[in-house]
Amino acid sequence: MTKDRPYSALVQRLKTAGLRPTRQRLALAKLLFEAPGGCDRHITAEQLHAEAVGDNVRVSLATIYNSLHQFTDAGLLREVVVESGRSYFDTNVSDHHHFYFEDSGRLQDIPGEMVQLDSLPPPPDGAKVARVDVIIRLQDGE
Amino acid sequence: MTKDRPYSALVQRLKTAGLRPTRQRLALAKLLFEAPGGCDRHITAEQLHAEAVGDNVRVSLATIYNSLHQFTDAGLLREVVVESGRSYFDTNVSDHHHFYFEDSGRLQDIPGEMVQLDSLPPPPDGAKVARVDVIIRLQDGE
DNA sequence: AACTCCCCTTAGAATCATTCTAAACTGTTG
DNA sequence: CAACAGTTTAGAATGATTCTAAGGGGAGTT
Repeated sequence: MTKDRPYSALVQRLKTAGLRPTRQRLALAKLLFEAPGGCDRHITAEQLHAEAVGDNVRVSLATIYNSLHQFTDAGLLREVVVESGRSYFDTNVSDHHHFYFEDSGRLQDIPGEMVQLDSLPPPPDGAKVARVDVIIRLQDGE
Repeated sequence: MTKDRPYSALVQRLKTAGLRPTRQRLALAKLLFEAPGGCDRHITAEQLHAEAVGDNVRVSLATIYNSLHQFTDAGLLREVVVESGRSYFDTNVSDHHHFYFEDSGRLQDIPGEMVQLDSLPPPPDGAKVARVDVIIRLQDGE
């Protein structure tokens, strides 16, 4: 049984993004995009590092940060800022928004089509809209 | 000429908020809510500290942070997070949203009524909506 | 005004997330 | 496999924010 096979899709994904498929990037991409639980993840650098270490992948925190930013620049991830001093990286890069549970710090996706944004004001002068973020902040009901 | 008069409104504002009108809080409230330029301000802790020092108000950075958070808890300010590692405090606490100029780091208010949010999904289970933040991220058009 | 209580302020240390640095390492190409 | 450019790394450095322990100051009471 080949052990490399399952990686070929990820190798392609990295190459297409203009990133060399190194050991570390491959391992991180696997954790991010092929997590057993499936689909969408919202993860911090520290969390990903802990996961990697727990999975016997030796990788430094600096590389975690480098990779997360490279993936983000390549459009493989999206950075979401909800709290000062903590960045989440979202594996769902399609158009969507977020619920944020202030008590637990958890994020949950809201499909883009579930939020209708009408009558947005035009961007000032020569600026153009890079993205519209909608964050619905939630607190525990009693 | 009385020097204390102009402060009486601020004193009331602080007392109503359950905060003792101390020298420092009064001076900071004056800078925040009675700035010469007028209206809405988006300011960081460091910026407010620099302003205070420049205005011959001796106040420590710790007190700046304490006061900003106390004012925020009391509903006199609203905290806006747009970037990891930097918090802005907004003197406009009414319902509204923001343009964020990614190049300069500047924030600009968008009146609440200029954004129509339709068909928001219902909050999950027992949670209730604390606030909805809309941030329109802008980049320089060439 | 003097007394007292409790909240405030402060300088500096401490913490936390993130970035930088300089040296060692590794894909990839020829 | 030689060689270069892109990567990774440990640890130091940075920047924002919080903590700590000690001194200071409102406000009510006498």
